[in-house]
Amino acid sequence: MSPRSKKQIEELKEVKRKLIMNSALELFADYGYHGTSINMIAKKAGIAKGLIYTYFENKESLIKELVLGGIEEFSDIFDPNNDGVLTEEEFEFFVNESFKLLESNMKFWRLYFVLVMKKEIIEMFGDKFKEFTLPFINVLTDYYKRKNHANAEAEALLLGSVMDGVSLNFLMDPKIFPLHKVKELIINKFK
Amino acid sequence: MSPRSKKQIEELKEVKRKLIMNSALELFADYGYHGTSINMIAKKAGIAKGLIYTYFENKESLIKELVLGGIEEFSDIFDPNNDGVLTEEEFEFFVNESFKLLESNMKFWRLYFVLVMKKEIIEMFGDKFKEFTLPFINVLTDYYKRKNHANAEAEALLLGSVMDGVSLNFLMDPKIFPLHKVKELIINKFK
Amino acid sequence: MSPRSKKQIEELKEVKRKLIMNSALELFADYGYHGTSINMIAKKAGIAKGLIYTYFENKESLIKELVLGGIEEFSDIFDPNNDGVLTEEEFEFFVNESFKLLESNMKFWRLYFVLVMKKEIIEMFGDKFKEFTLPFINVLTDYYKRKNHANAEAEALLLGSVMDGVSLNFLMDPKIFPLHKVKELIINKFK
Amino acid sequence: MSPRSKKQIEELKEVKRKLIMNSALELFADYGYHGTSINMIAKKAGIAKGLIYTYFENKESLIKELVLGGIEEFSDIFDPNNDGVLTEEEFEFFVNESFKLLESNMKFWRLYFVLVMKKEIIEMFGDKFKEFTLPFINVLTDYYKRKNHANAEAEALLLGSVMDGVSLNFLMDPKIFPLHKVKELIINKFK
DNA sequence: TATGAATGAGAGTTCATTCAT
DNA sequence: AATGAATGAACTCTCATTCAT
Repeated sequence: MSPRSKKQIEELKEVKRKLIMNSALELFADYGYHGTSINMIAKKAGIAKGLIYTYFENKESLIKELVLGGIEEFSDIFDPNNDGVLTEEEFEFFVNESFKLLESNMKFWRLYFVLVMKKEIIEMFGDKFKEFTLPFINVLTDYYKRKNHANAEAEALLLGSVMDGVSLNFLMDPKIFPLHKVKELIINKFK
Repeated sequence: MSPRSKKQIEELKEVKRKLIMNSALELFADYGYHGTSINMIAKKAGIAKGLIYTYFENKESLIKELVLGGIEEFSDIFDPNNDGVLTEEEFEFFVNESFKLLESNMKFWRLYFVLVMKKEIIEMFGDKFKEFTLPFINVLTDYYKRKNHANAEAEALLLGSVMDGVSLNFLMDPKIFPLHKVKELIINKFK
Repeated sequence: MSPRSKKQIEELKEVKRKLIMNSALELFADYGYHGTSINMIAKKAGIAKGLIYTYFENKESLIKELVLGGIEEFSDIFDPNNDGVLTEEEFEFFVNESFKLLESNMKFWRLYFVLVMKKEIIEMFGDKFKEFTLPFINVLTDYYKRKNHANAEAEALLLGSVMDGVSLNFLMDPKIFPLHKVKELIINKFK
Repeated sequence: MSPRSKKQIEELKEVKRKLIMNSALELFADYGYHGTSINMIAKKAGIAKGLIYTYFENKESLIKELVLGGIEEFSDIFDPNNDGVLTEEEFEFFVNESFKLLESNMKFWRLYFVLVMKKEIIEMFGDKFKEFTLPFINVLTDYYKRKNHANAEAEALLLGSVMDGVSLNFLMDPKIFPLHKVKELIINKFK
């Protein structure tokens, strides 16, 4: 019968929020936004569907928070804007770290790729996605310019695309795709 | 009331089928499977929604036919299995042709990427997609083996991923992505 | 197997619209707007609930059409603005006609009184209701002015209120309320 | 932690009951029974919604108590049954007092009129409403009989209706309706 | 006594599918 | 072959009510 402090209650609420968000992420990633119902999320989280509306205003708010929160989280961990100048060592670190990130939150990245191609989602988040990607591209363009590559921007965009493509193929079948060998090749070819 | 020959009737039917499929493709690519209603497809095609069920058993059949038909169409046009041996000239041709294909049917490829990440679709078509991709990978693995690359399979998979990633980024914003410059870089790096 | 002409189909649709509207009117009058569910209306009309949305955009549209249509209908039948001048004979006609109207469409008037007191409804239709009542009041004010009554406007408003109050009490228990005797008294007192 | 006497506790409980009832009255009058949620009432009263169930069995009990309590309250203040005989002075007092009552608790009367037309409410309270109105009508019928009016009952019912109608119109737009002028007219016409 | 997280039935609405015409 | 009115299951969301704290 120990009465719970306000802080404890807040923590419990935060835990439940995360529970809902994780369930939702998993399902959105697998079945898409429209393919995932509130009922499915509630069942996966083991709660009543009405409760979701205590924590999120509606379904759209839920995916928004999921996507923006995900983007923020990664931007925090991995900010390429530190000084804007990339050395060769840092380049290698950058590639390594990117794939570590990918492996650490495969569900989010699956969601990212599912979403990123849909018109409605691009309309919802288009600018956010660009804000998220652009700094990477800029730092890389700079890197190749300093190495006197003729087409620095195309090279940067190609590397960005490589990261996307590898991620995509890895996420589709993580057990089979030789991520680490491929990573070595990328470093060799693009450093 | 000019009587039509059986052949004419067959052709008319085929035309209407294609009309429905094209409308559906466009909408599925933009809004996803669940985000596209039969009504939307009928309106886009300028027909009554009931008529769709004369040509397709149901919504699922429609997308199935769309995806499998798309895959077949491309396999027909572009079969890398001719003799299984790729020369350097053929390699360049292969890359060029791939991007031509991409540009010639952007809608289909958008759909492809939207679908390819969804669990339900992977369960539906997973093997078909692999059947579709595997020959490319095999021919490329062979190619790199003959060039004595240490990690021929990883190299082939990397190139496959590169094609995917470039396609993805190009399709997201075709006006901005410098597809042809990037293609040159790919040929330089991977030939 | 007689094929139906477009006109026949239009008529059938109009019949179904009216069926839905009548069912809705009855229920809204008895249970109020929020107290009446789409399901209740569908059941009363003997149709599937989905069909209501073929004929009306949503529940709000349904009640709007009902109320505005009702007001229009009565305005058409009974326009006191003919010339704006009321004789004593016309006054009697006016009172008689008003109660005839009331008896001819009791359901609508019950709805009218249920709705007219709700904030949300006043916000929806407030001006429409006033537009509807004002001409009556104006014509009556004029009438009493010509009879040199000291407080013509108050007298007109009082008569308006009398009509409302009698309607209300009559509608609550039509079998018991002596409408016609009361009508005679009104004519005596207010002519 | 000053210990409170039983009496103090009872008083506190009564205060909170009234707080809930007043909040509910206001909302029911504006938005109707179904249009008012327990949450809205709790927020208006500044308490947790669960607490409402400590004081009232459920939502229906709350409105029942509200309506019955309201009726009782007015019956207490204003009992025309004192001796059953109305003089002309008392008649004037009766009309004056009625409108004072109306002005003193406009919210209740709005609720009264919203409710009085609904089938479910009539089924719930029909008899109570009649019990409440009948003595007035009886006393008035008596009054007109003593004045040798031919149709004393109709006259009494008309006056009752007048009071309702005037109340209705006054409550709809209290700032504009000339209640006191109208009252003078009523006294002139019906005394 | 007081809270508000939690529940689940039911609200309004959409939509794949059927079928009479 | 073609139409779109009709159906009802399933969707998102609300809300009266309960209950652990």
